[in-house]
Amino acid sequence: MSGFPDDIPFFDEDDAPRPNSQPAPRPAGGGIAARAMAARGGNRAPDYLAGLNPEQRLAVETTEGPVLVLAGAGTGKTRVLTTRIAHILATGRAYPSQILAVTFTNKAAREMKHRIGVLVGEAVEGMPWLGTFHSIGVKLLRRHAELAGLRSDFTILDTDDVIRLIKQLIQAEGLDDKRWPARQFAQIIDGWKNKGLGPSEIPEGDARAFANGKGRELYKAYQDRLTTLNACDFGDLLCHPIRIFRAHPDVLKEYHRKFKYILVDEYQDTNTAQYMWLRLLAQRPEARGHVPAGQTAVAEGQSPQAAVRPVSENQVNICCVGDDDQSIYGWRGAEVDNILRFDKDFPGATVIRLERNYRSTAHILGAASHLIAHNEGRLGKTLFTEKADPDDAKVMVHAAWDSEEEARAVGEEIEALQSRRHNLNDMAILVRASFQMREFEDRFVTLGLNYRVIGGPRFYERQEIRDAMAYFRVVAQGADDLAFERIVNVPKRGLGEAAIRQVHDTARAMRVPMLEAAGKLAESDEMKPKPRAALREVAANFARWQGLIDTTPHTELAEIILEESGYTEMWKNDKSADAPTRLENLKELIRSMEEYESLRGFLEHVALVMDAEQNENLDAVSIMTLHSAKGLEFDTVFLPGWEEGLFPHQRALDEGGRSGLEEERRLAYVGLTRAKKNLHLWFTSNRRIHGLWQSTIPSRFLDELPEAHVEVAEAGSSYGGYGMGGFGERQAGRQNPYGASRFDNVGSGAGSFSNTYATPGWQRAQQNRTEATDRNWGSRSGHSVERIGYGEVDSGYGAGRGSVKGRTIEGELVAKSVSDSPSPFKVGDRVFHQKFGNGNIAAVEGNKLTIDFDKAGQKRVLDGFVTTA
DNA sequence: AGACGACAAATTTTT
DNA sequence: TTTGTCGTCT
Repeated sequence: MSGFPDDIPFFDEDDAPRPNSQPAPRPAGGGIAARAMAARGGNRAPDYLAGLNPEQRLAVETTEGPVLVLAGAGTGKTRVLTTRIAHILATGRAYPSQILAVTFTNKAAREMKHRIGVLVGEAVEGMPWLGTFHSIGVKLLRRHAELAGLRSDFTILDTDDVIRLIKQLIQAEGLDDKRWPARQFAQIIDGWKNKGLGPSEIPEGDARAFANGKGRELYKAYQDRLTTLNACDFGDLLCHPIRIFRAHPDVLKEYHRKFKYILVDEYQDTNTAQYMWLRLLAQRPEARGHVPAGQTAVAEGQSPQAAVRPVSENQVNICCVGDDDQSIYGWRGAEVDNILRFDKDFPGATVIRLERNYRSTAHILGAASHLIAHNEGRLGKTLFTEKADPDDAKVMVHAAWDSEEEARAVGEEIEALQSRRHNLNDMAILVRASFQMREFEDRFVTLGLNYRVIGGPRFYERQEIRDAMAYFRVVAQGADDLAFERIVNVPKRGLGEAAIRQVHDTARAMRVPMLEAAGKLAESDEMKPKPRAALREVAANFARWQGLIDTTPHTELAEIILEESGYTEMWKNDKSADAPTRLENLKELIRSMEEYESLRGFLEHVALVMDAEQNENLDAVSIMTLHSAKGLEFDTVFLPGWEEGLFPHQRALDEGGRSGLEEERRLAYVGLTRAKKNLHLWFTSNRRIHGLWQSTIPSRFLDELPEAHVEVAEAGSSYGGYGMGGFGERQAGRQNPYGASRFDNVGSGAGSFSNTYATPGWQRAQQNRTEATDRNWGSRSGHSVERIGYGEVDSGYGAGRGSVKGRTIEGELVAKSVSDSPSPFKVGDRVFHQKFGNGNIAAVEGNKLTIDFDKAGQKRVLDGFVTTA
């Protein structure tokens, strides 16, 4: 992602495109287009088109006019997008800087840049307008900040800052901040911004619903405060440009001239604001008359879309790629309707369906297609594949007694695959809700199976990172009051609530930033000596650091700041178990700054790119939510927890009704279509939810799978799954409110088993079930199974399975198998454990250590989880 | 300022 | 059941 300061476009208005003509000679040699041209062989179809199927090729070559590419899962969507861009460049239709290409995630943007680079033969430095909606929004807003009442060095607040700010405002209004939680209001505001609504545009009902009817005032106050702070939130990155475009037709016109081609990835995920943004940019200057340029407010009761009338002529060349069946972000404002309505928004649009799937077996596709067919209002696609190997495995459905057994059986299957030389990297466990992950993590730690959790707490969200960033922000932008407040008393400087309030009030009264107010207060007599001295030091420190900003390399400056402020010192003195990790993280932060030119550039990067790269070299099973799995693929996929209430999730049903259910079904579809070869679905008959054991009913989605492509795992199969009798048998099980399920008789727990199941496998299953029951109720009956935290020896089964070595790397816990070599530790050694802190080794048995921890008491731990203190 | 107990809340998540 | 937040007490 290109950082701030902005890269200056190397083209200007006069090198306007000559559609279908040769590209003009480039100012500097060896541009992308030139190279692509060179790579093109004679009169044959260019190389980059080779290997595309007819539909893909059509999608690439239909460059003019509006195009909607309905790209089913695994049909080569990214390939089409990137090839299309390469094609536009290679045929001289536009310069790189004349193509606007938007994605949702940084990852997708990165991937596209990379792949275009590969196609075209060089790094894509010349595509300044390829990025996420937000990063492009920032770029626009930096250029025209003054039109939104901001300066171009505005800061971007993240969710945490926003919540703190809102909380202040709620308190300032004299409202009870418990009755009206700031977090909730932040989400409400976000929802409004997703719809592109400013304070004056929100529906009256919405405005009244919060804060004793003060919703609108509060929203207004929030926006005013942002302006004062010279800051904006994520939503503003879209909303401000929309308002600027509407209020300043000349500015909009500039971009109309600029962007000859617009490409949008994952169009089904666009929200209303993004839609409006795109529509504004997609209006050609000639078509101005059709849509009033000054149009702003959306009339009440009228859908925002309806306010923007379709433009029928002089359409820009917009190409949206997406899949309505994979729309899973409705809950955060995405409007599936945007994609469903595309050909009405853009009359005469070419709609191209990509239905040839290159990813999955026929069984997997068959199952997924049959399931998704239960949704209404689809644009409709029928995926097909030519991979039809009779040896392909059917989709397997497994039953387990509870989540522990589910995790155990999945673990066994993974080990079985591993022994058949499958890579762990090719396997994934996709869960509906993150609490489900824990059971798998616990199990894999005891098995010594490498795994990787994707999508956990992110690097930049950690406390120490955010604190350090706050210091940098104040140095880079002295007016950043939120950052100032965050760290003014971190480390503790004796500046309590009262002192901070005083600084705050002074700042308000003098209409200056808090840092400045602090400096003034330190010079006056209005404060008690102690806080006054502390403030003086803080102010002097920041003044000094700010003075260094242009003369000192930014990584060096960062180190100076953390050192002189006493921040690193604070963690060095901290005796808690995770303090060393935090210091390590701070070092990592400094290291990562090296890649950026300046402190500013770095801050911008962090604001927009909240992810940190994962360790890809390690062979590990991936564990993640279904949501974060979108766009990925794995040879083998495990989908646990297919039970009513969990999947579909009860809350989605309660709050979303039928459309909620349909979104859950799309989520199921996304899950199924992640698998290339093997797909295992699981449901349990009992699950602990919020500490209570609940007996559960198999998901209705299981009943929506086609029998022809699905096989119920028999007892005694290698996965340790439990027998369930013949597929399609309907035994009247427990009352199932959704009608009899063919899984009822398996999932309903002990006591309701039919004697139909007299097979040996079934009996074995029953025996296992009894064991599982013993284990589960063990804690009640005194039958103990010790399991505390990770890394601790499970003193029950599995202890003899070999040793485990693990460590934590930036949010990914990595458990590593190791041979049964003797432990490197001996009795009396001083060691450190991530969770329990420091302690002395009391006993060593192979690789299992008994340690007397200073704080946590005596624990048994595997040696891989401790380091020499 | 820090420790402790009471209390509510516990999908999905990018930027 | 667990987690985090808030208020109160020392």
